[in-house]
Amino acid sequence: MPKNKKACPRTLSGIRVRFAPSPTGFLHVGSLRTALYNYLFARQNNGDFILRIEDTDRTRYVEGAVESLLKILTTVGLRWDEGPMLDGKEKGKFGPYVQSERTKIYKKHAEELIEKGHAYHCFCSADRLEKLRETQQANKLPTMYDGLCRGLDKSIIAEKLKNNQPHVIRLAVPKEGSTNFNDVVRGAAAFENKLIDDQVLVKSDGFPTYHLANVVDDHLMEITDVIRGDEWLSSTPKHILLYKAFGWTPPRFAHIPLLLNPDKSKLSKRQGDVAVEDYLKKGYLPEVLINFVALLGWNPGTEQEIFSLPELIKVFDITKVHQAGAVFNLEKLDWMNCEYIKKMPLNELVKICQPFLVGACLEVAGQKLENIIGLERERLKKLIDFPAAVEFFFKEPRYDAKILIWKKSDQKTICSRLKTLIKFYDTFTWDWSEQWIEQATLDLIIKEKLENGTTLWPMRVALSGREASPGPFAIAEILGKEETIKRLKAALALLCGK
RNA sequence: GGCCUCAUCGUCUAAUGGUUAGGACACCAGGUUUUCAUCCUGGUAAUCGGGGUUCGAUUCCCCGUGGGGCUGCCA
Repeated sequence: MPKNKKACPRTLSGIRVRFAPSPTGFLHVGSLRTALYNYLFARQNNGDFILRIEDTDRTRYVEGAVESLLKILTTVGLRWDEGPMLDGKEKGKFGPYVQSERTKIYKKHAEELIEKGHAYHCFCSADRLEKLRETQQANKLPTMYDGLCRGLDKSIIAEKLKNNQPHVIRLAVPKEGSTNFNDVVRGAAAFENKLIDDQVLVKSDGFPTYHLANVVDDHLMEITDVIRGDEWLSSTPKHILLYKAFGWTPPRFAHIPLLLNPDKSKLSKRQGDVAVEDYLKKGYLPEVLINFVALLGWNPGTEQEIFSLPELIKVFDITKVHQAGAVFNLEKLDWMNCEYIKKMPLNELVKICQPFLVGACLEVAGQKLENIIGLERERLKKLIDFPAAVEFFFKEPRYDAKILIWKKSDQKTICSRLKTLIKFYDTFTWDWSEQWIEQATLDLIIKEKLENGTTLWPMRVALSGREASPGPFAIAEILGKEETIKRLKAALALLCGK
């Protein structure tokens, strides 16, 4: 806990937060957590959770990214109150919620800043700026704009504008003093103004930068709390300066720690999946993703680790979010997915498995499927593992004859056991159920002085074709008497050549 | 280079100015089981380093070290 940490500034109403992603491709798991923390904070305060699309960089815009984003947020259960909706319409009175449709608003505000003397036109070329940075770095100076255009004469500006000379608009950052704020998770933060760059607010293509659009929108949309990734911390003084320049009150800020690669760098595509969609496709449950990501950088202080979304709303506390980054640990994700798979109602599990089985062209309905999935569920980490694990129930297995042989027993013994089993089941008259097959077979083993290992192991392998699988009796029941005998005979032929 | 920031087992984390530094994942061993998995029992494993304050520091302060973020007409 940082000293100086601001006491939880909660009110019971009027809280408005936003999740403001850029449609540049896929929803990052780090963004999912940012969205989640915003959502939890809004819900626990009866506040509003707003979705805004920050697409001011046309060069990085990806077709379809917004739609996929909306779908994923819906899938994981983060319902938003305002913003673009799945039906293509918008909800909320502060719209449009897509920044590319708000350019007039930003233009107007940029002009206002220029009039007030808080912003200025800059005609410097990219070339000059690059050289400037190089020189500064070579001289061990901070790399920032030198303010060449800041004092430009009004008549010169007017003429350059008249000639359509390319330009940007920059924030005129005060040279003196410092900009301070109190971050809900970071505590007190202070930045010297002389080290804050004259940030570009409007690009030469007329689009605003993040800094301008974000501040204007957050104010206009009456956002009370900005909960965002830690990478924004060092830009926050610029934003505060902007609020001041407009004469607005800044919102509260909460900068949450980054999600990290195993090597502790910022979580990136290079080192594994980062798209929520990729995890969904592999059969990580939406609830698990939410649960898992909630616990990265925050915990309730109890030993409970499994939380539903409603439970998270109750116990989440933004002031207890950590300051250090957290490695995104796949092993623990797997474990948590397992926990959910093991504990969820079977019929529900069957339902969510269906798409994965259909994709693998396996039989997909009925009581039989439910039994099969029931048998395999404790063995699997994610839904995409089901098709391969379950395949032998639908198709005759192919396997190496050698694996029929139990430990140090020999081919001769195993062949004899298989023959005994075939003969026994051929004349089997009890109910063909797991219970009866088991009881009768174990009785047979005792009576004939066989051993469990040399009898049951080859039986199971004959039925499943695997060294690891559920028990032979459960498989036999599902396969049915005829198929069971067929597979035992196939095993006999494979191992003993008959 | 500059600015900011962070630091407890391998990982996610709990706790405290005085504890055998707790839990979870992973790992190892044992038990159960025809196998794997599940399940049960046990185990290995951490307060980055140096100063200071203090009777006592892992906890508070300073310095260092290491990591990370930002340093774009990206967000």
